[in-house]
Amino acid sequence: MSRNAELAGLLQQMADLMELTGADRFRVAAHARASRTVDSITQDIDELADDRDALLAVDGIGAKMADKIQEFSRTGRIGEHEALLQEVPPGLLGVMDVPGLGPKTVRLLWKELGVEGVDDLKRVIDDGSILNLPRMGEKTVANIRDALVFARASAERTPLGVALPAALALVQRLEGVKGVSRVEYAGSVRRGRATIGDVDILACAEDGGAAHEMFRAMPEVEKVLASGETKTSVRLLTSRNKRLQADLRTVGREHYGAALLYFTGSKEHNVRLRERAIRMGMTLNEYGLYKESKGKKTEGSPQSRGEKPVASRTEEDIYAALGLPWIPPELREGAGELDHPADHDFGLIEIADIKAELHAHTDASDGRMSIVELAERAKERGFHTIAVTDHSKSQPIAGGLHPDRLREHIEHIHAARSRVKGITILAGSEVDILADGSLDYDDELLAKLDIVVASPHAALKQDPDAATRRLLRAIAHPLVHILGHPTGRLINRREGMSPDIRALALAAAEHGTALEINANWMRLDLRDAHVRMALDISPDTLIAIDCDVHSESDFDQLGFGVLTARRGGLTPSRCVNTWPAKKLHAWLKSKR
DNA sequence: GCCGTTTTCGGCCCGACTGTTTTCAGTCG
Repeated sequence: MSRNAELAGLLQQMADLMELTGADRFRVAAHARASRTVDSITQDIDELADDRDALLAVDGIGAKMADKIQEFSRTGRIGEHEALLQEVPPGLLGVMDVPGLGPKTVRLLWKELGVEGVDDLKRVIDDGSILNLPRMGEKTVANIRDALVFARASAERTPLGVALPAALALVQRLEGVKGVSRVEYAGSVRRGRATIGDVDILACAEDGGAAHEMFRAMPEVEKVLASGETKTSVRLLTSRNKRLQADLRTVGREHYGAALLYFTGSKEHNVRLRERAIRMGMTLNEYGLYKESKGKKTEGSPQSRGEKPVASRTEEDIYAALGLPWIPPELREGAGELDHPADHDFGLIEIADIKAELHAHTDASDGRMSIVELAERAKERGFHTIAVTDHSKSQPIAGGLHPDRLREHIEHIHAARSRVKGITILAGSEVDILADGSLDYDDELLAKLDIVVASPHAALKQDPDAATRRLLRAIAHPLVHILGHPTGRLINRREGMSPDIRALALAAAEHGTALEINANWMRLDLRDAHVRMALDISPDTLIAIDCDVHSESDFDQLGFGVLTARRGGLTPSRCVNTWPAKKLHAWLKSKR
């Protein structure tokens, strides 16, 4: 775990613990906000902590928070955090993770019934003593019982590669419902996060009754969690036997843009927009941007008073009324995207910009297609270049090629060029970076290849220093073009290495080596924050987005890689896969 | 605990839904 993530976790836990002690809710909110901020900034927290003024310049960090961050940076601990842990039984944090149980209820369970953990909670449910608490009835207890079985604590976030198809399927179903004129997915799926908490769907309908009825009645609905006139929440049992929460909101045409903005989030982005609206004498909610009614006290929300919004039909209208350009969903993380709006020229990379796939396997190693098939499929996608990069000899399980077989393979690749015209077929390798940073083939053989993607596959539990040294060696190798899936993480399954991405990016810029975003949804590595960090650190950093193709359908992974790239702020010119053939091939040759 | 084109004190984003209430607190996003 990075130091930023570690500190973010500590601050969030402080916020949770403080809620349980009954601390002032704004203090709690300040710590939670600081946690999110620390999590989203790309600068290394220890570096930032060295400069107190820079720390204080960060939105939401004041004198006291700066003290705590500096204490963490110096000692790895925060005294106040440890004091809180003395005060609150740590098992209560697990009780807070049960959906439906918030700080107020958990505090009551603790103070009134002596509940100090999930086991205690089960006990007071079984013996019925929980019913003695105020506002606690049979239905609430039944919901807690159900939630305990599917506690969020045990449910990991859903990978984008699972959530996005599920979201698209829901959108398609709703499009067929009477009265629904428009449907989109929102939330973190729309923002393209690598993992998703739940799927949010927004439908435009003057009367959403039929849509909600359909949503509740879908066959994969395991439980209806809530359902009202405008909002339904269900728990789905997906075809992978995984559980996934899906929310549907319906809204009239007049309010569609405001609702889409609101449900796309992120929460932090929305808070920033609302604060901005207030400063401009307006108020923003999911129905629209409204003029603050001046003078007399007003009852209820502006839309319930029948007020006309300043803007509400489209996201563009609302951003414009707030003096902002439309901000791509991938950037809406409350990480400074609203600062200096005039400076922003988003122009983020798009799928259509990609003209080359530079990381693909054939049936010579662990791919499914022949060289010719691979090239034909790439050509159909409109690519001008396809690189054949089968595994190297240290990957026997993946059919890694011994040097003699690679020499033969190169001949086969050359031969395929006459069979598939109109696309450049490059002879390459995905060569293993061994634990010490040396490569799996000698230089004489690597020099025969048009393109070398160097990737770590084994020894992925190395400590950060060793991992950094290992990858730096590969980046600096004069025959290497691309560093493939740099950390080796597999989402929800393997953390991978934690190299110093800044050091890698600086070296990569210096040596003209591209850092790969592996588009496979199980990897998405480099991850979004790494991409931003790498781009920020030098104007010369190059990024590659590759599908790591093993079978034809893998070309479709590209969208996930592009979303990740966009979240990192990547523009087409810095992505080697977008370059015209001439420029790309010249770059490759410059390393020969 | 943070912050300032009303403010260095006194505010702090806002609405839907549920279950328990006889008017709303708690939770969630």
